[in-house]
Amino acid sequence: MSNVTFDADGITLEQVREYVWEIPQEGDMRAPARVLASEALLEEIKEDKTLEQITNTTHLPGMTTNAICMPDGHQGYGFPVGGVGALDAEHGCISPGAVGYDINCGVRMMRTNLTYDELKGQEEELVDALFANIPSGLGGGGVVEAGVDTVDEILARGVDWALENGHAVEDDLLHCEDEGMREGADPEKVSQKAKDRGKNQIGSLGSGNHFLEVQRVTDIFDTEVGEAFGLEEDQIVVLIHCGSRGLGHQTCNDYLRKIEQQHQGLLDQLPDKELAAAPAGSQLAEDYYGAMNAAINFAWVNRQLIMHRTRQVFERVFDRSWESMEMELLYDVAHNIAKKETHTVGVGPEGRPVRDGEAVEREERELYVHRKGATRAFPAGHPEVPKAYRDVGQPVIIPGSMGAGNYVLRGGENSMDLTFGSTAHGAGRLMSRTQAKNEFWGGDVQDELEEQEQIYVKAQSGATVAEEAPGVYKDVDEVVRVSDELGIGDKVARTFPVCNIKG
DNA sequence: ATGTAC
Repeated sequence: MSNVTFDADGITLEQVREYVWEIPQEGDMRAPARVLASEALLEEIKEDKTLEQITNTTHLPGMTTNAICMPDGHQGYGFPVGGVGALDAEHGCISPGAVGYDINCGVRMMRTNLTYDELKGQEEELVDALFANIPSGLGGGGVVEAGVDTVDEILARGVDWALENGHAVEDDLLHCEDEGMREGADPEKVSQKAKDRGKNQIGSLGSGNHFLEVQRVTDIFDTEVGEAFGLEEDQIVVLIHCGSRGLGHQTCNDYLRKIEQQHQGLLDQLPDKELAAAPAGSQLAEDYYGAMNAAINFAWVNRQLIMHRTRQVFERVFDRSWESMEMELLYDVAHNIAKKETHTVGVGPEGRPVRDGEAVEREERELYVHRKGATRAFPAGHPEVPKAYRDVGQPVIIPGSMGAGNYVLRGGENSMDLTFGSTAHGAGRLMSRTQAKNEFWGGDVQDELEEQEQIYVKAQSGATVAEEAPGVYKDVDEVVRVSDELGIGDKVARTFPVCNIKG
């Protein structure tokens, strides 16, 4: 530990080394909290309750090694967005607030073989066609509208259901975590109310920060990995960012209420009721895990249906088959999930995972790794990285704001040691949605993006554009720089928006 | 994020 400290209005962070800051363990904390950030990012992170929240999470039973806040961290419901918490799956707990309301919110990137020059001049036609054919905005309306029986199948089988029903090809499954089907999904643990909310939202973007964006690749930082990912300069790609809509939201809410009713004792030990957690091994922990896994499958199907519909829109606009445009899924990442994973951790004299200073040996342990606004970033060679990318590391997709651009990274070789195999998930908000609406006017933001950057934005609501104005976000270049410098997610390529549709 | 609160 260096002697450098950072004073964040009452919370003192000690610098472990460059970009690694620690809030030491004290009182009822079960581990230290760590923040991975530059000083410039820390100046922004300290402005809301992020640091207090990441410290609070260390009170969760079974918190292993340390709680981690990513460089894009900001305040969330109980657990900060940009937070990673690895909790002992045998003696710890699982916490819906540490997954997030939007279960399996995530992003997927689809390649094409089109170049920016081939698309230029057709931006408006394309953005109109996408907007007309991809359901977006609050409430109902999806690519598929079905009964609860179909929802049950989607919850159980994920993208395998989409394949059987003509909304996917085999190759799509091979380029998604868990091949688009999470094991341990239990549709019976998802409430009727959640299924009712989901049944007419299958294949819909939703609102808020969710979007579909046509982008062009502007930079390749690593030619070897870029080639493995099928990316080159000037190539057109499509990025889809959305989650599990009302179904995931309802599921989170259902289980938060159940935990409050059944595990008040544990809740009383926690500094924030929003961290409500079910003890590992309890019926409720098993039920939530089954329901969450089912909602994860629903979100994967959601992104799959939007992607497949996008292929059909491109076919009409460019008058060619999608196969001839090589519209293939590069990868799909989930950035709001918990998952049972095996990690090598320090174990104390009682055989349980402990923080580094107390460890007597290192052993493999099964953990509930909570990634809320954080992306899995497994390095080269990890058995869970799909075959196509096993030699280079998993693709990590980081959306920036509408005007800033986006990154593709690959899982870095330090991620397993530093972050339980994780990195950032985006630029991270700088201000609340309410504040954003006071500072920006949607129409002005749209005009500016089109006139100055040739970015064509079409949205259901002007308020949403204001809430998502580029000025509302942290600097994604700085977030990614920190990830790259730490070796948890390495820069591969950068993309820039061409057309954007949103709710 | 979200039938923007139950």
